[in-house]
Amino acid sequence: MVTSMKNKHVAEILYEIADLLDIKGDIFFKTRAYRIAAQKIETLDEDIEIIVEEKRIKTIPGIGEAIAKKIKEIVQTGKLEYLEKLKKEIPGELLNFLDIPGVGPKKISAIYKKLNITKIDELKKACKQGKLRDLEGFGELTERNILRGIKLKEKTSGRALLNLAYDNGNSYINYLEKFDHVNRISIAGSLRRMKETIGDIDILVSSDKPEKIMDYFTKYPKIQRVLLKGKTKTSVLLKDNLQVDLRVVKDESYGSALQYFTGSKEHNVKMRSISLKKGYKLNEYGLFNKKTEKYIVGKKEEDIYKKLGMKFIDPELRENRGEIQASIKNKLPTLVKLKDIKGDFHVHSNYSDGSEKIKDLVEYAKKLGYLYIAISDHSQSLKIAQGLSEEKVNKKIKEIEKINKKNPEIKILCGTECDIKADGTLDYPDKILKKFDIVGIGIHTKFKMTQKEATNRIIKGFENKYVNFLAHPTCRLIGRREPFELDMEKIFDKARETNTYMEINSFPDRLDLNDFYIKIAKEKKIGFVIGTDAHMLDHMNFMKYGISTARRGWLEKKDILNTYPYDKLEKKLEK
DNA sequence: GCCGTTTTCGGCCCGACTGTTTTCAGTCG
Repeated sequence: MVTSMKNKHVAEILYEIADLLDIKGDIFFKTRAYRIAAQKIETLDEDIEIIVEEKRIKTIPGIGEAIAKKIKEIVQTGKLEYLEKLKKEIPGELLNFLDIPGVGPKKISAIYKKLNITKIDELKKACKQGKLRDLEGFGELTERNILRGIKLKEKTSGRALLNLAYDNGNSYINYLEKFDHVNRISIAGSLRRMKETIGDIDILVSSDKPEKIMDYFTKYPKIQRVLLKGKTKTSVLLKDNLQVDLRVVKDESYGSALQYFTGSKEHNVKMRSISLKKGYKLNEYGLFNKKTEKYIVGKKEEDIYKKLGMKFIDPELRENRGEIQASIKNKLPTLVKLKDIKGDFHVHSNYSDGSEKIKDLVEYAKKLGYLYIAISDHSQSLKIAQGLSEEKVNKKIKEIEKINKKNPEIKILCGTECDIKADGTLDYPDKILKKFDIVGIGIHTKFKMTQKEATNRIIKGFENKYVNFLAHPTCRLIGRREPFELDMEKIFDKARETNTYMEINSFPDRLDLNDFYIKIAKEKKIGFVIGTDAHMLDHMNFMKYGISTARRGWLEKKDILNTYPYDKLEKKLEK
């Protein structure tokens, strides 16, 4: 049994309670207890409903009498009386204010209790009218900062897609590396962990001249504004509205600082408590003896994990989703790397809505060192993307034959991204499907369906013997379209039964399957393909985001079809 | 609110920066 959507639902309610209690002004440790419990449920390997049924909730560390009772109520009724009551005291709308930078629970509480404001528009108006400055702890600057924060939030909705953050982060690193006083330098934070969206970019530098680094850092030409500047920490806002935080430490602390600032927060909390149990104290400056405060290690990240009796944990795994236990038991996966990839199965040509000729795609694939590439265009009914008629499919196959003859060093496959129609039938009949070397299927129309309908629609596709993989399985577009509500367990079971692979679509606004479901699917022994969904040459470089998503889902080389040499691949595609 | 062969009560991870203060609370990561 794997985690269901129910676990997520329970976790969301517990997080909501924590936020509301924060605003209410309850003690920190109580709200933290709710967050810990929520995180436990969220990352559980087991279905919460089963645990409740078998009366085992309280065996989960961090969940005691009170929270156990609440979880039981949520599982059994889908609701929670306590939450409803809490919301009568503290309006749920106030939670939206937490996203405004510089605004936390205490400020929200004052804004609500003293001014009775619950809506963003009201808050904006009050700032403009200078009504906040009279509250204790508020000033004119606070009003201006809140207004600026709201504006930023409206513009960016908070988080940037991974590729935007990745490109910006790396050009900043290139700029900083040129400076004399930079000793060691790295990306840290969620960007180093390659999360699907990034709140802000963290950069870590070791240097003996922190002030000089900060001056140089704030002279970067792409900066819009300096947000704060200190000796160890400086933050700036880039012209495209991304925030970048720089930390400067001494070289002896570089490893511990990198560990600390890479996070995640949950991973670090666990790491620090393990340190305490072993008689150490861990912070960004190093690992110290708890009693004598003597510095032990901190120069390299690896040394810290080693000293704590752990194997080094790749940044992508540091989410407190079991990696710490696995590390202690020496059971961490050897994560797949970009260089393991031998080809791309999801590339569009100008036969459909791609902008490149097949021969140019092939040249680029050769440059990337690929052994094969599948040109997978849309199918006939997807007129909006110039889906291929049977006639055009035949023409494409002939052209690929020709190009294959000229390029013995790479194998070009004729693929398709065949549409799954609303009733679950495929957009090509078998007599056309069998002509393709590889068949991906995907949904591109009629997104509004019930969970059952959508699940059956996909499962029906798996039963076709020519189908190899499911493209962008949940069809989400990050920040723009919610994922399909699917019974993922059923989908994975059927995929396993029919030897159908799950695609990890590398396009930055898709990253679909996501890391969460990848890990679950892997436990169900599902195979994967990583595709870029490229529509132009440069998109083929999105492979790194597919890889990082796979790594976050604990995948190894052997889990991914397009890491195999061509001869093995051919065999694995047979159903 | 949770937890305990150092405790059933008194702890719970911790440091930097800002803005509002005049010694510190709030926020952030």
